[in-house]
Amino acid sequence: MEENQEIRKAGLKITLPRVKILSLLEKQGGHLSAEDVYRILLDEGEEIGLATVYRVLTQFESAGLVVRHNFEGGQAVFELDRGSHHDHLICMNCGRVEEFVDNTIEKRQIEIAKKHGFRIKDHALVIYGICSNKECKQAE
Amino acid sequence: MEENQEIRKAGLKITLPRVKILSLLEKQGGHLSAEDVYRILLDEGEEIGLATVYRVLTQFESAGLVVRHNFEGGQAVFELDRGSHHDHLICMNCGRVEEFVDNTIEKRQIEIAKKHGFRIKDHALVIYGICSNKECKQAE
DNA sequence: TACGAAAATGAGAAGATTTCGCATTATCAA
DNA sequence: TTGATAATGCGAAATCTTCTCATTTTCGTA
Ligand SMILES: [Mn+2]
Ligand SMILES: [Mn+2]
Ligand SMILES: [Zn+2]
Ligand SMILES: [Zn+2]
Repeated sequence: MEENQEIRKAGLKITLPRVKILSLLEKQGGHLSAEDVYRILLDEGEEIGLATVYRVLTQFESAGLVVRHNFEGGQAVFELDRGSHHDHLICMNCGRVEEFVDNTIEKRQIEIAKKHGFRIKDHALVIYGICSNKECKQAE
Repeated sequence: MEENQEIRKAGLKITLPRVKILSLLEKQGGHLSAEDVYRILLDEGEEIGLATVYRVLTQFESAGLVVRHNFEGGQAVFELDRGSHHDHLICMNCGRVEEFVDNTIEKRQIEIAKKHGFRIKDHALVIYGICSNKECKQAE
């Protein structure tokens, strides 16, 4: 039960919902909305409340266990914080999400912030496009 | 009434709400939410419905007259499309929004999309930080 | 200028996502 | 095992946006 250690390290009590949600995020990988997490757990027969899912994900975010993304105004999605920052490419047709890190861009952002007198705290870069799936390419 | 020409060119009928909203965006400049537009027009004594503001802004977006931004999950904001793309720096303390264009970043994004097999359509880069206002710097 | 079909508006209902309030239940240190 | 404290699940509520539809406006045509 290494999840328990992570939750404890985050300063949170070990509760069933927290363990289930963290396990699910680790098992599934990728980017899940609160609703996704709720539905998957329900389908697996777990009983859990949607409000709890939202609360726990927000706590995990504050604790640095997960990262929240506000991709195009629908629902927020969450992913495990693997320690290293990355940005995203999203297919506008199928919704596929790919990740990337580009040091040139990272450095430029720091310079831009400095030039504008901003102390940089964070950033979000999302590239929207059409991915290489057959259906996606011919759909557009 | 150059607004009329712009609206007509966009393939839309000239209506009072459309003219008022476009004029407001031109007069105010900057980034306004639908609610902002609605409140300002009400304060100016204009009678307009919030649903109409949302509808018209969406139509203007489709027509390429305005750009919609989904900055951190609150309300969407709209700004006049001045023809040239730019990205944003946002102060997490006072909400100030500054704009920038960086060709190095623009080019890298195209390369990244290509490398991942994506046909790039759009992108959104927002840098979050603390701006140079006295209050903002000491607040954090 | 007056007419009328078609489109647009305003008001409120409804949808979608997220948070809140609170009675009940679970956790965990003693 | 107990009990103070924290967490949960539920439904209500908050927030933002879209939808429905009766009424009004636009604009090409007579
Ligand atoms: Mn990711
Ligand atoms: Mn802008
Ligand atoms: Zn795709
Ligand atoms: Zn500031």
